[in-house]
Amino acid sequence: MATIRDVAREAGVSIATVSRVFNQATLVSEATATHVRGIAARLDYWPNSAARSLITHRTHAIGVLLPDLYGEFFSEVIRGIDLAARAEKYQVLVSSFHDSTETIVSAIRALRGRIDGLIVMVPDAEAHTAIAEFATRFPVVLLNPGATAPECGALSVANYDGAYAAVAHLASLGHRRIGLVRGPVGNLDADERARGWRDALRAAGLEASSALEVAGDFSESAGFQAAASFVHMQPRPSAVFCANDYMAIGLLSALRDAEVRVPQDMAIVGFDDIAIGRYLTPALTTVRVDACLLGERALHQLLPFARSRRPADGQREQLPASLVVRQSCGAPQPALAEPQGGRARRRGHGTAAHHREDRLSANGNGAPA
Amino acid sequence: MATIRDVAREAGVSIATVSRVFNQATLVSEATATHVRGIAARLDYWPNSAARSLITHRTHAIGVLLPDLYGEFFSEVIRGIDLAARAEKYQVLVSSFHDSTETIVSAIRALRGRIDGLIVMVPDAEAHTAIAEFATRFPVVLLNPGATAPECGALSVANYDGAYAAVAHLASLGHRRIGLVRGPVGNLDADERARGWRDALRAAGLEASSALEVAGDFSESAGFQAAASFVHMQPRPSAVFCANDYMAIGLLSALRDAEVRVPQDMAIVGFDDIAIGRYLTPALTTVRVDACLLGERALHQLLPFARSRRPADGQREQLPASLVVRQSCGAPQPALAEPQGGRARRRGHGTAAHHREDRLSANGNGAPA
DNA sequence: GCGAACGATGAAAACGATTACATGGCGATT
DNA sequence: AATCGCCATGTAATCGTTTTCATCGTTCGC
Repeated sequence: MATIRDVAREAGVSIATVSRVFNQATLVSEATATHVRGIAARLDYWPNSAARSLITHRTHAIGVLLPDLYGEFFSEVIRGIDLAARAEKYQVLVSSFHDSTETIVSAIRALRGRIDGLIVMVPDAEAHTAIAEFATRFPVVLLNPGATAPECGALSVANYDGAYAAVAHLASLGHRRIGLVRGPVGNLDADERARGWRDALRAAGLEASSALEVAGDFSESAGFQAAASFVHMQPRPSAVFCANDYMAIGLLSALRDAEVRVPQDMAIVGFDDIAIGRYLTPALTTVRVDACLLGERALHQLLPFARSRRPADGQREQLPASLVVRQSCGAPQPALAEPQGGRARRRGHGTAAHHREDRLSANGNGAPA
Repeated sequence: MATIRDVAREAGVSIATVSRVFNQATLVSEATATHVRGIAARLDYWPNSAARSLITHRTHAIGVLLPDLYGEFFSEVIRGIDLAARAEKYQVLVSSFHDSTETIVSAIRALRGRIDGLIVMVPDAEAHTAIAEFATRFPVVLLNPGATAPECGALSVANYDGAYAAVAHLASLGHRRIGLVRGPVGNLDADERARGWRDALRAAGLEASSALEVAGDFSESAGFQAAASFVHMQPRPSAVFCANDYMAIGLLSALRDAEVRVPQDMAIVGFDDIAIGRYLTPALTTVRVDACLLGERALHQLLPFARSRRPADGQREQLPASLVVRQSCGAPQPALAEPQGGRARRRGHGTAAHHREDRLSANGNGAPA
């Protein structure tokens, strides 16, 4: 592997000049710059990033720390981060943690010195404390922050508003008993969505007792198992809000087995708008969250701090969550062959996504694009 | 940030000793070692990885290069890599490329020097050439290799065998005309699956004309659109093999709209066994590929070469693809409430996955676990 | 009791870049 | 014509490690 010295010798200049050609080329005359670039290309020279970051204290990489459980949502977040990072010529180091606060700390320790900034998806309030301390000395952006996080930047999804809108929609369709399949207790997204469900019920003058809540863990099988509870509930709820789409899918499947018709006997609404929701029967009414955009925004919020290597300020931004009405909620629908022009998401970005379904925006503070 | 000098001064030893404590502790007396470790912990010292890799020429990181289109399959592959890497104390640098060979080359260039080895998922044969050259000087493991790749390690999925088994299964159920929804032409997985379809048809003495093939791009909407072709085909095929599950889902959805019953009027089989397949109605018969294991194996194949920094040899390994029979193919089934104990995949590993469905192994060469 | 062998430690030379500072040449200003 | 700057370039210090080689007691064998 050629070093800066080889290039300098071959080009008949000093290593300082070669270095300048690769950094602030303005300091070098056009003639020598092109000459040096030619030699460098011929020698297949590329600056050694270890040496470079040793002296500059910059790595040109950012870390992404996620909970171990993957799935479509996380995958889209990473994709958004990656897309944005590529455009900004930053590398992305992903790392996952498993359960405990302790492994989060060790993951951060292992990342330390290799990255200029960190994007972390905090699962619960406990882990939050460990990160907050770190964030006073290092640029950190939180995905799903809890109530307080003055030291870090923070991106969040309008979980509360989205859930509220979903449940309010069900209430407006005449449902009086609306159940909930929760996410894990302590999980910040799950808690906010549960709160939105509760408040929307109260605002509509309906019962919001915990008897209507069923525990879940965001997995399909949790949704599947929840069906039994609802079917035996007295009186049986006529609608259920699921804290994510995977659980809604499991629930739909179990209800079909139990010969409970959706939406006639029980209306269902999910959360996240994963790609296949529109292809289910009935097509899933859900709350759309642009996970890819979430990742992209997180990177852009982090980058200025990563560049300057100073801790992030308490800046926060919320992404809207909009209700997408399809068939599973039983609302009257314009008769459109919806999936025909379906979101072109698996072909990447670029192609504009046209949505034909009704969309009721339940936006937090209005995120810039 | 404390450096090795700070620790050395504070501990009253030389920097060499501190370094040895963190590397081969055997060279240092037990007493000083624990003393130094104490000081290091107090000062919150951690070796600077840039300085370390500058002199050792090792980064303790591996790169993962994937096509831009994400989805459940890729997400699981990354997860497998990440899990294995974490256990081996390696970091994972992910990077995606968009379309062209050119961006692959630039992505590799940007990664160069930051990683000890590379796992790359090659989309087509053209990109393959660019990588092969690089692989003569650097440890590379290919996911989905083409026919030839003597310079790199290679992991592959038994695409051909899986597709063959799926189609043979349909033929054994009495289907005489079996359609195909292809993946992109030139895509190595797609081509192999198409070849498996064709050969299985011929082996069963059936027609394998291109009139039965419909183009697709692995997206749900491609499957949705393919429905029209099959419905109007004369004579209409009684079964269709889809090159992945997403397309099968789109197809199922469109057939339902067209009031074509599955499996009675048309049997459907997919490929990949994504998590929600079992929750569809009818539950999707598919070919199971353990994407997570694929990632894990790739890392373990790469690691010895990454450690020694010498190019991989032509070692190759194939992961089995096993037919999972559910309802969409119309085969008689043991009456089991299948999803009840469903795969606990979203909760991570650890929990053993129990499958109740019939499983016909269509294994290439039998991969070690 | 003496040289050898050994075990623990230290001194110093890399690794490959960036950048503050020094230098030299040349055009413009006075 | 002398001076002042400025522009392009070179010199050398520096970043924080690892690792080779040297050193210095100890202990052991005889």
